[in-house]
Parts: sequence; structure tokens; C-alpha cells
Amino acid sequence: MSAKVLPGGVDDIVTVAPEYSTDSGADPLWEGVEPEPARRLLVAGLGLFAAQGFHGTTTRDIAARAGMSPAALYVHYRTKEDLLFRISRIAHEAALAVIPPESSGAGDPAGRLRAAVAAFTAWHARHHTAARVAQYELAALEPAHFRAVAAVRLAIERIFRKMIERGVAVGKFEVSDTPATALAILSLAIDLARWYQPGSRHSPEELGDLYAGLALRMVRSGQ
Amino acid sequence: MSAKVLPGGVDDIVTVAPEYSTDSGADPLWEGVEPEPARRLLVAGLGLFAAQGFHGTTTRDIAARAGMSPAALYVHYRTKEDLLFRISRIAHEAALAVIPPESSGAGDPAGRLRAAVAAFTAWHARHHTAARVAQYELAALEPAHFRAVAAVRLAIERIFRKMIERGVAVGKFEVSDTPATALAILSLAIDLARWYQPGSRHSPEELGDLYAGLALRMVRSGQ
DNA sequence: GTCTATACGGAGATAGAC
DNA sequence: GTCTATCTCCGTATAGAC
Repeated sequence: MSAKVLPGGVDDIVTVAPEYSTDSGADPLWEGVEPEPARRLLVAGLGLFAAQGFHGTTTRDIAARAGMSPAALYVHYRTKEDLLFRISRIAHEAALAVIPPESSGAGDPAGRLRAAVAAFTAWHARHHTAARVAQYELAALEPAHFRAVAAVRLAIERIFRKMIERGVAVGKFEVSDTPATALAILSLAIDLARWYQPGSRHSPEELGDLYAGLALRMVRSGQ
Repeated sequence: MSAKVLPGGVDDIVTVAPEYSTDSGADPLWEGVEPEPARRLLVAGLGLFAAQGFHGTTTRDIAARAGMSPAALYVHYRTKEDLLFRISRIAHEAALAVIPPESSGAGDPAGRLRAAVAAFTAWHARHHTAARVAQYELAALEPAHFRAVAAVRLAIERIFRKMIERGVAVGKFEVSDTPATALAILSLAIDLARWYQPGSRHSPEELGDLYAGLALRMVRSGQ
């Protein structure tokens, strides 16, 4: 639970402890995972994958944390990798879904970028455990599963790039390199999965507002 | 070598492929690792840890890639974790060393921040393989080893925070939250370890300049 | 310092009873 | 659907010859 932090100011993050604090017992994110034992296994795997990585986690660990025997996992999932894939796909789709659609009223490029960055950032903080698995365990997915989540990742990337392109096109943003700036803004949010812990100084919403402000500065929008 | 990218524009990163391209055969970063077989093992481990993670890599993999028998590893390293620690420590210390010292002439806060971000970013792109292991395999370090690298991480974090504090103190920067802004700037560079590939559109130096510009905008410095 | 051979435990996954 | 028991292979690490 507690982050391993060196003696230092309370502001020192020291950027990720060996033990990783997990959340999400009854996260609505996993509501759709049925039946309940399957969900329990998934949430157990989620926490362990986030803390120790996919390869650092055994099926026995997962089953034990879910309060079941090792064999029970294979009733609900074909393989350990299949369990990872379910987590990764749900997380990716949820992260995509949280971005306000283009048609969401905000015709103003700055307003739209602000809303998107705030929402995407807050999601990554709130769901830092799921985000961590989604972002850092891609290499453990088998090829077909990787392709499925890569499609979602590409969609996210394009949405942010388009948002910046629009702002540039109408003269509201001023950037030297649109794709690179889009990636940089994504990096801000995604990197939360690496360092964010529930005990952090800011709530997910505060971080969303904060990073939205930084993103607007990056595209040199006064708003 | 080639990133697994979905059909799409050439700009699409799709953010990290299952196969991770490694670099560093004769990287000066590892010059100090002696004797030569120890270095070969270390570089082999580096590439595999970056691609598959520490737990996804076997000592047999490492030895084979170094052209040696599995037992040879234990002549040069106490354990597999010890090999990881050597990599992580060297990488952390090199990343710290690349940041221009406070006394480096640039009395101007904006100039100093620009130089630091450019150097730190370029380092993370150029040494993306080592950076990846350093950033994402911390949880595999045993406690004493973790503490050793955490001390370096803390030093880096403080340097960036101090730089921003100075600029704010003399009225050159305008930020709403100094520690959070420092972390955000670090995130830009660190996240390169996740997505950067040698085939990327920009050289490490170009990315350094680009991100330095973004960082200055984040602290609202015109320069 | 490097090898071959191997000890020993742990890993993913399955069989078959209840 | 869950369990206990187990198969089989693989992983880290060591022994001992050269």
C-alpha cells in the first residue's frame, strides 16, 4: 500500500515503488465481466500484473488472491494471457470512450482540447492500475490480441492529432510539429500510469485540470 | 527491428510494438563494464529486458545472446537481478550526468531549463533501450538495489523542480504548481522510453529541441 | 573462465472426482 | 464450477571437469 519513498519532502515522488498500490475492488470499469468469479479473477490479475508485471505473476498468485484454487482460473479464461487481454481491451476501450466526441458541442478547438486532455488525464489517474497494465504489458499479448488493442490505441492517437490539426487550421493553435505535440500531450497522461499513486498530492480531477492547462500552453492557446 | 504498426499514416506510432528494437552493441555507455564477456552479457540482458521485461527473460536467453553457456552468467554476476541492477544503476547515473550543472554558465532560468530538457530528452531517445529498463523494471530490483537507484531518481527530480522554482522566483516563469509541472516535464522525456524507436521521425537531438520548446511553453517563458 | 551436466523448485495447464 | 492431485517443462543456480 505505502509507496517506498526516500527521506525527502512530501512532494518527492521518487517515481514508482517496488510495491505498487492497487485499487479497484468494485470499480464500475469491470461491471461487465461476468460471472462474478471471473471478475474476481480478473481484478486479482489486474492488481498483480500492475505490481509485478505479467511475467512476474503466477496463475497461483492470481487464483489465491481471488480466493480460489489454481485450476479455477482455467474455467473462466483459456490462458493467463487471455486474462491479460481481457483487462487490456477493456481498459483501452474505456480510455477511448472517456474522450468527449467531436460532436460534443465544444466547437472551439481550445475548449475541446481542454476537455479531452482533462478527461483522458483524469481517467489515467483514477484507473492508474488498469492503465499501467494496458500501457506496459503490451509485449506479453499474443499477436492477434496485440492487434486488437493496437487498433484502439491508434484511434486515440488520431483523435488527439486531429484536435490539434483543427486548431492549427483555424489559426487558434501555433505548433511546430503537430504529430510530435500530440504524442507529447498523450505522454503526459499516459505517464501517470507509471508514477501516480492514490496518495498523490492531487486528485485525478485536479491533475486533469492541471494537465489540460499545460496542454493548452503547449499549443500556445491563451484560453 | 521493425515496429509492428497498423495500416495507417507513416506518423502513426501505435505506441510500442510487441517486438522491441534494441540498439547499443558498442554504446560508450557500457564502456566501463569489464571484462568484455561481462559487458556482452550485460548488453544482451539489456536488450532482452527492454523487449520482454526482466521476468520475461531467462538466464538462458541472455547467455545465448551473449554467445555463452548458461553457467557463464554466474561467473560475472551473482544473480540475474544483479545484472539488472548494474544496468539500472549505470543508466540512472548517466541520465543524471547529462543534465547541465547549475554552474554551467546559463544564469538565465529559461536557457537553463531549455538546455536541461533538451539534453535529458535526447538522452532518453538515444538510450531508449537502457531508459526503458531503468524506468520500467524498478519493481524487479531487490530493496537495497531499489534504494540505490531511487536516490539517483530523487536527485533528478529535485534538479528539475529547483530549476522551475528559480525561474518562478525571479519572475521569469509563471506556473500554477511547480512540483506537478516538474513531473510533467520529466514525463515527456521519460515516456520516450516507452514509444521511441530508432525509425521515429525525429532524431534524438530534434526531439530534445522540440521538447525543450514545449517545456518552455509549459512554464510560460517566451524564450 | 568457460564448459557440460544436473539439482531443485516452480510454472502453466489438465484430469477427473464431487 | 470448484476442488485436489498431478503432468510436464522450464527456470535459476550450482558442481565439477577442463
